[in-house]
Amino acid sequence: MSHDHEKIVKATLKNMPDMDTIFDLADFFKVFSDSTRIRIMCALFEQELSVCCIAESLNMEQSTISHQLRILRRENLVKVRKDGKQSYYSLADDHIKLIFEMGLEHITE
Amino acid sequence: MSHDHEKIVKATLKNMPDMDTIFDLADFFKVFSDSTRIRIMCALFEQELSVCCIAESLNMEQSTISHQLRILRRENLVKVRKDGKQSYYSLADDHIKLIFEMGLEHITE
DNA sequence: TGAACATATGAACACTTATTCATATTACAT
DNA sequence: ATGTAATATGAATAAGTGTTCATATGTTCA
Repeated sequence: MSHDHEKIVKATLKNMPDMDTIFDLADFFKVFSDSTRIRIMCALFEQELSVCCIAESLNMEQSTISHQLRILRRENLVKVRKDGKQSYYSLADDHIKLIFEMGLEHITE
Repeated sequence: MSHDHEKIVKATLKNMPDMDTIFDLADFFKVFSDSTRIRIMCALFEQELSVCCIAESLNMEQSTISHQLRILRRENLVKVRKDGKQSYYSLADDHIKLIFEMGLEHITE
């Protein structure tokens, strides 16, 4: 080896987040890594929506949407408001749009 | 149904990005959805690093790191500088730290 | 040239994940 | 009560992904 490993390893680990944080981060970004979930979140930028409206808008099965909404709920990215038979979903985090925009900025460079 | 679907669907689709963009976004965030890749990027916040230094720092196999670096390269998140036998990797996008911080902000709320 | 080292890569495997189908649950209307 | 509609969920399946092992490629030095 042509460079001082030990020193470099130490410096590298100095500001490394702990594993719990790393896993949480990975789980968080995992939510954004699926096209269906992205489309759902984009749909919710406009207004709160019922499950069937989301399904109809994206032209996908209701079951698929429900499953994905569950994941979005689990990661606290959407919230539900129940009204009669319907469940109305809306975004739970103001940063979501910003996060999308950062992604867009990268891919359109 | 208790609300006007057609109108809502139209409004929802109005500002929806096209599918190409959606897929690109998903692919971009997919890179951030793995703990090993996150750790690699965190390591590179400090300084450029050779493959073996990364492997040693994260206590993982060289092959694993190489495979993940390929993915990071493919999505233009790291760049390589070859010097003799070694390949030195560094971050290719200034926004990466910001993206991490947004993720952290969400998970620590 | 040959040995040693750093990195890259293909194949195999175990594991995860998204979607679909079928069905359960809940709310409402008659 | 019964039927209908909206949503949620479990099981099954197909596709995707990360790691490992083995090996190839490329570089340096003796």
